[in-house]
Amino acid sequence: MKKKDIEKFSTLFKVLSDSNRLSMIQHLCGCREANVGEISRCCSIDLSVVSRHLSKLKNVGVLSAHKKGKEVYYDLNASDLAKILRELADEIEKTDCCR
Amino acid sequence: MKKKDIEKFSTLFKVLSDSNRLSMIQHLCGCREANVGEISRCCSIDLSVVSRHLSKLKNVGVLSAHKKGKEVYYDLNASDLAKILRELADEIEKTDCCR
DNA sequence: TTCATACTTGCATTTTAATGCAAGTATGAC
DNA sequence: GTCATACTTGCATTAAAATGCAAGTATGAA
Repeated sequence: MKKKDIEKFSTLFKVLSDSNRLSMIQHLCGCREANVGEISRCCSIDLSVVSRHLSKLKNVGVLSAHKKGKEVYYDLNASDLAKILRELADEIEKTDCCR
Repeated sequence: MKKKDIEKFSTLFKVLSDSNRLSMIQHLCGCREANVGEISRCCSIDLSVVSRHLSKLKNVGVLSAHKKGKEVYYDLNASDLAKILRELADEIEKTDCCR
């Protein structure tokens, strides 16, 4: 693992380390997609806070977004996220075997 | 995923989100085990800082520790960590399929 | 028991992130 | 065009975490 990867994982984990953001991810697991207002109501978090959290999740590639009229819908990039987690798991165990 | 799991993952990811801690984990990937002083020198981080970081990593189960005389050796619980990451990956994809 | 080494902990400081209100922008309805 | 809705962004506040020095504890050696 290179220095650049450490920063990458640090950034990803930082984004995944907030329980409000994890709640939103969980909510998005259960539905195809959701807009900002829905998530705000559903998770009982201020709209502006939700907006910023979603934006962070999008920036690291955990979510995707698209506009429908006035609304912005977010959906989970589940397979991408799962892939990254599995690759990291492999790497940790691979290096472990070298002992 | 339950509320309790969200807290669990939030805690784990918080611990994994610091780049100094990731550097230490990486160092421990490459060697069987290392003591506090070795890691401090190797990663160029103040000894007291290393001590606290290692303690946090131990508290969430990422590392184990044992004393050898005056020294405290830490080693990576690689398979445990890999397992947690894979389980989360499965869960994310499983729920994704339900759409 | 005295000393040196290895580590931990207390504390103050600094850094980083989350929060929520208010003001701003974007879009569609009329 | 005006208006209402949906979201974003600026800003100040609050909260949480990282840092490093200094003082403390633990252990083995002499």
